[in-house]
Amino acid sequence: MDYNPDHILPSISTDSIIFGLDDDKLKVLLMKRVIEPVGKWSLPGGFVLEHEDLDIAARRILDHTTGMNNVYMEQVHTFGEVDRFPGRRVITVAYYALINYTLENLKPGPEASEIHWVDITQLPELAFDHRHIIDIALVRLQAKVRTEPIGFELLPAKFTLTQLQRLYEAVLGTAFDTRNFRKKILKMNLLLPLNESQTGVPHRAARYYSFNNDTYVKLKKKGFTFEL
Amino acid sequence: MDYNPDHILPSISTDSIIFGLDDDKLKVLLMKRVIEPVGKWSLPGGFVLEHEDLDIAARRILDHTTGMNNVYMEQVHTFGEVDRFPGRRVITVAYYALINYTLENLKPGPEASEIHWVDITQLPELAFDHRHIIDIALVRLQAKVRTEPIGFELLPAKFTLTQLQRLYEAVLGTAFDTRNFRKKILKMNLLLPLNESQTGVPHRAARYYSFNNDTYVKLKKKGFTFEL
DNA sequence: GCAAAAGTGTTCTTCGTACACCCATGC
DNA sequence: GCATGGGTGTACGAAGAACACTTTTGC
Repeated sequence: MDYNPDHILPSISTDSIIFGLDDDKLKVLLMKRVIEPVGKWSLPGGFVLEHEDLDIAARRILDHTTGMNNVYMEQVHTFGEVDRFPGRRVITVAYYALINYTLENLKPGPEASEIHWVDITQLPELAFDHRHIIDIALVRLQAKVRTEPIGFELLPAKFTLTQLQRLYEAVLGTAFDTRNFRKKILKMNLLLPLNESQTGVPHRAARYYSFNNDTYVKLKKKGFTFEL
Repeated sequence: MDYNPDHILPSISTDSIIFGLDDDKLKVLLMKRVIEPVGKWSLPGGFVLEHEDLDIAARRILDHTTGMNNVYMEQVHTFGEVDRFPGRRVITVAYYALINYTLENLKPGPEASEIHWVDITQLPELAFDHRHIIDIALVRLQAKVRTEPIGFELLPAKFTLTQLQRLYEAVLGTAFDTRNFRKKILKMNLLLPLNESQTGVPHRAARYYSFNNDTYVKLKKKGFTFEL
């Protein structure tokens, strides 16, 4: 038994699907690899250390490959097909996160030459089974958005109702009726209207809202049904 | 790199939460251990082989420890805290299954002295983090029952509406109004009324139903919202 | 005939849905 | 003054929720 704290578990990795919202497009963070398969795009990922909780490994690896930290991550699924990784057996645990991508400064780690936000509808060819992993994570995100409030992580602190609607539309890939969307979301008592509006826009300025944290936390626990 | 097909991955196991319905009680299958920690109750589980897909390992291990096979299993979550397993690092992938427990002949494997169905509300003290794993699996099952038809796996081929209602009540831990439950479930076109009733019961005989397989499969894909 | 569970309808309220026009702002 | 997106209400139908009595059977 080897308790060297840097000893890695060579058969267990984590990969992260980082979702961000760019205006009305849902994007995912990909890196261009400088290790095998060189030049291919992949999810940020790496191996778990022997002394390290799985959840913590996911966070460390994300920080290491992209410079992001303090990101809330949730486990999605574990991919364990024999031949999913070339040359040896590697089982990977996928985590996903939702972040407000405009705030982040991306710093590629030693295993990536570039990191980029890529539109979920326009993914390039990906290494390993990473395309499949993203598909599964997206399905999970879509289920989540229908049963729990999301947005807190994906939007800036102040946002307009249109931004929130665009978020739901981008995640679910459908369009909503503006009046019905507002009616439904406002009735939840989830949003706090602020005494502040957009400035410098060439059209009527939209009011800003923020999340009512109490309701947000309560609804996270209790769940709801969002269908329009 | 070792490709001996029997080489195990010593740091990766699977554990299974097998749910069954006993009349109006939701039960889970536990085994009494003959390996460490001897005498404690635990979920059926074991180590993944190097040449073996994760999903297949889960099925092999369940067969080996309980004699059950051809059970549909679904991955729930992967538990990877450093100290969850004593003495060395083991990450476990949990799978759950729903079965019609009365049909099964349980045959304890070499790692169990007894296997028993235990009421989900009366779990004994369990080895490792298995209590936590069951809690997570139950939450997942409760989410599933609200968005997809279940029952096909948990009930006999012919069942009464009361049995189906008891299933929902056992899983969700709440009582439903009989008239509203029937109205809702019958409107889904999910059930086929049979020309057959209970016999030998000391009260009015209930009609038997079976699942309409076409609708069942369609609703599995499409999903629904079940709330009463 | 009695105990025990099966079976059945109506009313009220809430919620989803469809739909079109005026408002505020920058240029 | 025009282009652009912000913001608002109503009517209809569907679905959820609450609620009590009769029926059938075995003993």
